[in-house]
Amino acid sequence: MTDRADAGRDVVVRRGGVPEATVGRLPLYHRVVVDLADQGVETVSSEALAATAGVSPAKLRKDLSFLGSYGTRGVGYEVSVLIDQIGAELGISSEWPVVIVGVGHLGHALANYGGFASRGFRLVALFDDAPQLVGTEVAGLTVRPFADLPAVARTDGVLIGVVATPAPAAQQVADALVAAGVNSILNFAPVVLSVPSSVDVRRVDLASELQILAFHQQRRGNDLTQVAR
Amino acid sequence: MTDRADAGRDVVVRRGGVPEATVGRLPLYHRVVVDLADQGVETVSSEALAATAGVSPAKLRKDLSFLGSYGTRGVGYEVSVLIDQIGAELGISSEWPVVIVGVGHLGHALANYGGFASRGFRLVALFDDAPQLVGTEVAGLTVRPFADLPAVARTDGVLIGVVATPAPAAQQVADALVAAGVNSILNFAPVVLSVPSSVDVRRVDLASELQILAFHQQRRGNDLTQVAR
DNA sequence: ATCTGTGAATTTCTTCACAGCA
DNA sequence: TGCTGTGAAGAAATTCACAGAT
Repeated sequence: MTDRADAGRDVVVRRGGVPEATVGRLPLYHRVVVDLADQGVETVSSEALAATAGVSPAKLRKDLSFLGSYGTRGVGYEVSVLIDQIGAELGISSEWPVVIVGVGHLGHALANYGGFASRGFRLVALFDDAPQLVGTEVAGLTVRPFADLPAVARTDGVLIGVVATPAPAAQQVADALVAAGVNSILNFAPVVLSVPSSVDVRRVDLASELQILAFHQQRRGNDLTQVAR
Repeated sequence: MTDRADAGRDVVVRRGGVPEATVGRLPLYHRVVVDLADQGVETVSSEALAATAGVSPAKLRKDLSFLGSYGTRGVGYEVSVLIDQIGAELGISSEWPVVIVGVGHLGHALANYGGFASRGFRLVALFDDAPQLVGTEVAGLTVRPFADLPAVARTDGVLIGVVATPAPAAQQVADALVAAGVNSILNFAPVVLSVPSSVDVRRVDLASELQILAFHQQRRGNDLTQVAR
């Protein structure tokens, strides 16, 4: 551990290097401070903010410290400053164009989700090949055939795509997205997408989430049985 | 580190203690092995299975080792054995009754999600107070008023609930779920639920997922700009 | 006096690398 | 020989605990 010459130059300055675990919590923090601002709160301590977000105060402070020193010792954080700084870190100042592929119930739900604009996203197109859907209007956008993707992606510079199709269609949709220049994919279909390593995929899977809950539920049950020792 | 008498008794036997990170991947593994079985695959190496699931072989082997030794050295894993063992660990043999509250587009999407039964869940009721929804049939179930929750929860022994309501309603729905004996909640509303510590809540937040993607996207862009030291 | 910011300790997770079994 | 199972090493994340700013 104290081996291997700490020759002095590996001080790891963490150039903008926010740890992944922290990145995963920034959207939550952002949401919470925006809510606080809406309630008229101007200043908040790490303890109060942590309680609202459901994390420990130490974790919250450490997370925020990666963005810089925006708190005041003895006082707390100014809510408006946090909104700006976390927002900047998340790129909320930008307006990322996003497309959704698949306009079933889930696609509908996503399209009608209110928070796009306020979080730095602009929904630019909805795609679905079902004849009864193409041409209909959803969330203020006309549903287009999937074949239109390349044109839209080029015109609007789309880098982020949402896959909300049934499982069997997901892989070919992903392939088309990648071919159209999309390199961040949010996948709601219950399959593991195969994409080039340059493409970032996040899976959201209802069944997995339920199964994780069920696992803990089951463990609790077992604990009751096996408490002795 | 070698301080403090290793008096010999803290050998941590890991009594059924599967690490949390592993638990989070078990549903993925389960899905992948079920898919393999559907394709007629009977045996699979950790390398092939890991590639399909999108994780490293070492991680996969370590994860599976927490469940026991179900592979054969020099050969690989028998797919059917993995299905059984991972399924058992996740409690798929049981049939967890689940309720969904909120039958908007998202609730519809969740209710019509095919995989409930095959993953150990049984959807027992859908709740919504919108007059135009109550009494209608969705996914083979009649939508009921939320006031029916306590009765249903008691009758069916519901321990897991899904919140698919708009944000403003989510907290009071959660309160009612907890009061009705539900202690695992999957929350799709973009709010942090306040619940007793005995209740396990998992959040699924579309905007957060998109923001995490956007963060990485932004970082990639910056890297291109700032490559030269 | 209070509350942040952060090194250091601790815990958890991942990866390595190879002994051991088929 | 080939691939699992797993200690040990390494990396990452979390928590501790307190110095330092207001």
